Amino acid sequence: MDDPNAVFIDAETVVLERPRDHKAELRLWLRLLTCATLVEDDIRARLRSAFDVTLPRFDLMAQLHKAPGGLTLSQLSGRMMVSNGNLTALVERLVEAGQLERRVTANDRRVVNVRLTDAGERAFAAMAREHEGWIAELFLELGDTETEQLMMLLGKLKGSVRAAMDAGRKPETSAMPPSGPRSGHQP
Amino acid sequence: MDDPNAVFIDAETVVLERPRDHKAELRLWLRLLTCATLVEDDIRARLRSAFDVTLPRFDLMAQLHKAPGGLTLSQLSGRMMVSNGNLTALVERLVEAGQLERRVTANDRRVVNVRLTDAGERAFAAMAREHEGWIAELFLELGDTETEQLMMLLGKLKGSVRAAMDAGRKPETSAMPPSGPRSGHQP
DNA sequence: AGAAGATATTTTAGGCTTAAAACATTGGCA
DNA sequence: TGCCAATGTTTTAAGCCTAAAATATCTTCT
Repeated sequence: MDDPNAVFIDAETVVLERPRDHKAELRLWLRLLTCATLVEDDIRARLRSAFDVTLPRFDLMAQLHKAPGGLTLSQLSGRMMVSNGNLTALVERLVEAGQLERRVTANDRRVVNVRLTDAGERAFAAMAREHEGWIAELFLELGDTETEQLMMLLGKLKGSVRAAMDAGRKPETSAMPPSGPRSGHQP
Repeated sequence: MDDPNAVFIDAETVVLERPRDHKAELRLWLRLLTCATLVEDDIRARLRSAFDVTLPRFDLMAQLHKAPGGLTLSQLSGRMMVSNGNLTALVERLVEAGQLERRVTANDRRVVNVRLTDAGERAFAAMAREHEGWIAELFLELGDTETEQLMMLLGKLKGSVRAAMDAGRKPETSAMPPSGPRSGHQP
């Protein structure tokens, strides 16, 4: 396992060494994507017609609701899994609507902290109650045991995906100088 | 089951009658969404860097690849689960790039049929081969049994979501005249 | 044949999204 | 102290996406 002479084999290599078709994984991925899209589109439509709010705005408010002290834009983009630049306009619109408050941190004038206003907190509470019911409706035919199993299996899948992504990012892990003197520098 | 005196109870009512918290379903939904987003973002980045193609374009080409005779725009929007208007521009860009061919049907001059050109077919084949490997990498830690279980459970979830959406659309199912003379007509 | 409704697509207006470049601020270190 | 890399956010350019209205064509019914 820690044999220093071991050849590094990344996920891709493992997959390539078993050149059978991977149709099963592909079908599973497509089904997973279908489920996610069906639920997402339904929730999006309901949020729009019931509260005249978009899904990204609801998502942003949900993240802030869970973080009483507010969050920085970077923290938000990490949790929402969207790009950094995306948030600027999204936050701006919610600030205009009076749902969000934005303030520059005292210590570090680069970071912007965002939190829900009281009005935003109230609006979110009303939406969240309905939202929870909608999800329950959509998942109704799943029994408790099945819900647990899915939770477990998706947890495993999440781990697998994360592992593959980490492996793909830098196959040169250990056995190298901390960072190495960079030959040049990019402008 | 078919008692004509039965009161119609929709999914929402069932959920409301069990006012316990539905946190389990909510957590499951968030995990499902996280998995889908992780995979989707990774695939999107790989398609971009390896083939300089966007995910929606790949998706569109995949649908056409599976349909040798080509598809109409409505069929495409149904299978891709995107809005109808979305396709106009997407198709246009791929036609410009020489990957797609667009022709008006002879019988019905409203419908536009779209198919891959030979170049499009070749380009897709190359991308699909890589794509299948990427998915296999991401799903690597899932065993065959787990893959099957997930497939089955997600199938059940899909059925549940579809049922809830159908119920929500028209709670007035049977016991009504076929369509009824509409009182007025919307302009 | 002609009107009314249904179906297929496009247009429009607004919003979301990303990647990459630009800008601003901070902290380390010679 | 002053340079420089790292960090946090915004800007930019291009593309994706939706809902709703508009357009075009077909079908049906009288």
